[in-house]
Amino acid sequence: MIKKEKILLVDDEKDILEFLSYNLNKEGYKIFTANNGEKALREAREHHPDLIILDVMMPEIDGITTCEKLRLIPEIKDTLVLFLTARSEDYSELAGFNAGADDYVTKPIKPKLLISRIKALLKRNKSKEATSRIELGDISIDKEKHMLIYKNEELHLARKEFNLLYYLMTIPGKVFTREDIIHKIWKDAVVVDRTIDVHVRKIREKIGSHHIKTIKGVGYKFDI
Amino acid sequence: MIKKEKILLVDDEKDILEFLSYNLNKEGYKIFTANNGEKALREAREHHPDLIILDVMMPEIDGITTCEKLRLIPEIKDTLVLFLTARSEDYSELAGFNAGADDYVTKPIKPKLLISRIKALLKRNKSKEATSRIELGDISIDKEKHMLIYKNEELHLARKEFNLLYYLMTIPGKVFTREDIIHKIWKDAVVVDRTIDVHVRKIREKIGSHHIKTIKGVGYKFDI
DNA sequence: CTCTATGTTAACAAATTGTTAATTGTTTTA
DNA sequence: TAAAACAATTAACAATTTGTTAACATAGAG
Repeated sequence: MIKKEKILLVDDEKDILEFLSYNLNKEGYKIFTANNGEKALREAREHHPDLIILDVMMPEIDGITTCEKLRLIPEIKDTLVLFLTARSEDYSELAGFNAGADDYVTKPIKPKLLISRIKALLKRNKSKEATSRIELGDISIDKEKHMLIYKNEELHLARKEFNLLYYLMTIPGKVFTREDIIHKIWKDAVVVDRTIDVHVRKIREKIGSHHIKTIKGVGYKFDI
Repeated sequence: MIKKEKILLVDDEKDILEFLSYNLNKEGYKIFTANNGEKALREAREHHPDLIILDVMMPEIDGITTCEKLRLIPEIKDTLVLFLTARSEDYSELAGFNAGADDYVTKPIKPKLLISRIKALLKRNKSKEATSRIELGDISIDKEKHMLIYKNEELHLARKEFNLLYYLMTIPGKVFTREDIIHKIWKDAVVVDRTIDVHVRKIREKIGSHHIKTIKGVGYKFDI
């Protein structure tokens, strides 16, 4: 199942809301709309969109003020915000970024351009979230944190052990040959076969021996 | 002392390089130039610019390819990239953002517009970095005020100690390598490994040794 | 049953980090 | 501005952890 990213559109002009809803919907995004800042805050709080598209020029609460208010909501403070501004308003460009905008697009809106910007933003955001964490059964391993949790208990693996286990866990079930392992973990340094065994043994000592299976004559694999 | 932000200009036309160098230099930026993608990569690797301005249309390696290659360099992958493109090339807009551009400006270049974009980009980036206060468990650290509160008591850390602790606390749990740390705290000055240890030791002396964990062979991390 | 790949253990080597104290540089204070 | 206080760095060495290997044991395929 593909995750539909949620976008909240905020503009006081009904035509623009419809126009954008249509175009973005066609791209597969889930769209919410609001025609003023007040409602935008409510919608944002309720739906936690991945991206908020805000018109700068709106009666009552303008886009920039709305953005500042949005940033005060904890769940929203990291949400992407894209501003719609009138062409080459240098001032609003600056002010918008101060308020915490992530990008802006000038009106009149070209759908193709807007969509490419949206994709870029969401992509950038996603890669930021991309964790180095793998969870499989009762084991969770996080490369960045160099942390292994086994049965809700944090335990320590030495560097080689850690890298080896992490490597096997990247593709559970796949058999990695000794050659694969040496190439990945030892960068082709010359080590004797027993060395791998010893490391495997030490890992098994810590997480139990059933997780790493030996395929005789082939290599090792991780199984849940 | 005001920090001069470094900008790397990449364009195959000498005239443009000179024109932009002149204008940006006048604004107080430190400028580096390259007239092809190859050199751009070298310069970027050497100088770690804050922003890279890339011409899309270049012989041999074009701007987009260059950008993709730049993104593969760890130290560069978060550096801002601004593209220079021919007027309303929708295609290049798309390709550029996919390659990881942060903004683009169409040719012919209007210096005032370009500078306002640059300022906006650099500002955005700076504000992203400037999360002044971090509270974690019984420790609260405020960069702006250069203040550390541990168990409701204010205590003093020397500058390097402070910066180091602050850096580790920006992403709790994440292991920072010695390389990361030297790059961030010492700006690649040549210091011996023991130096870090000693600073870590002094921090531990003050906030207890359990907060900063050593991951042997990997680095240090802050944990609550 | 035999042969070979793998498991196990312990000893050792190597790598990494911790600690102390001395030295040098920098800032503050009287 | 000199003295004092503080901060940063390093060398030397200690302590610890990690990595590797040899030697031998064992298991399992054929």
